[in-house]
Amino acid sequence: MDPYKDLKALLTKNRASLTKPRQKVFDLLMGQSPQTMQVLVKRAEGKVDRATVYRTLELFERLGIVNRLNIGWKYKYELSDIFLEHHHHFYCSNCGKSYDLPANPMLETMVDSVAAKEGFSPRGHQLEIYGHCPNCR
Amino acid sequence: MDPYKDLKALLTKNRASLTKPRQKVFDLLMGQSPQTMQVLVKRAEGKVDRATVYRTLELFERLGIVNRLNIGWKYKYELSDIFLEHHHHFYCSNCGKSYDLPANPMLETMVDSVAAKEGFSPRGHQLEIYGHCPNCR
DNA sequence: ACCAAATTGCGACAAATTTGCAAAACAAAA
DNA sequence: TTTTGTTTTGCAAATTTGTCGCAATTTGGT
Ligand SMILES: [Mn+2]
Ligand SMILES: [Mn+2]
Ligand SMILES: [Zn+2]
Ligand SMILES: [Zn+2]
Repeated sequence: MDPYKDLKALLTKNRASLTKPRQKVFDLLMGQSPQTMQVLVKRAEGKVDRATVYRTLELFERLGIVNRLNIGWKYKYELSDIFLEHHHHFYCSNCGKSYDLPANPMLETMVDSVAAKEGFSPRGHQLEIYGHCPNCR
Repeated sequence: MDPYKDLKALLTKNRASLTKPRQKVFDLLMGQSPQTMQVLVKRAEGKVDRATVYRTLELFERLGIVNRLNIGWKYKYELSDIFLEHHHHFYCSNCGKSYDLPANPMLETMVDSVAAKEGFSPRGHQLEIYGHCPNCR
């Protein structure tokens, strides 16, 4: 089966094509924790130009393929809920590591209702919890 | 009464002093919506050097005096819950405006318990909801 | 294979952020 | 208050990060 099926579909729907560079950037994100732009640019070195990495992530974000997260001291990118199970993040302010937290149906509902109650139409959200991880208490 | 009391206490506790430049940066944040680094640097112009603004915000973040938020396409800084009522943010992906959402006791509790259930010790969190605002539906 | 449109790499550039270091401000002790 | 050692600052330079135009390449469609 084609692992790029959903990606391709999303791109096509927006009159964009799944090119070699875009596939490469997608691969860099696959099965990885959130990564900074700098890391992505570095890892793409030789394969994909810096400007293209920037342009690709901008496109991916616009199409909802990736999410940009504020983790610790830098922006990080991670594949969105389409490719990854929706989840939240815990950031340990002692050791600096970040962890995935599973989504909680009850919580997800409440988040939406909090926004709806104020007259907004929520499409999604990012939740970032910080404190100490089990290793650092 | 000294409006800098809590700030001073926090700094002292960490063997740092409440200097003129730090007070100025704090003032820039007071009673304002989240601001980008660029805006803060500009507003500090003439009073506090660029490098000092950067160093101050890094310190303030480390000490939990400010929070760095991922709002729309930029980082923004705002005073943390110690100085401002705890709240969340809604970002309208149509008009780009961001709004404050009041804290919801039920939600706050659930957020903490989700982290605790996984063995983490939560100290705080940031919740960013996005979608359409009332004006943009 | 051919064409038209989309995308890329490659500078060159502009903006943002970091750094070293000497001077100034500061806290603590005398 | 003056001295003393430490922290913090401003300045200037260096580095890093992000943007842009454009010619060359790649892509999807005929
Ligand atoms: Mn994650
Ligand atoms: Mn706010
Ligand atoms: Zn930890
Ligand atoms: Zn709006």
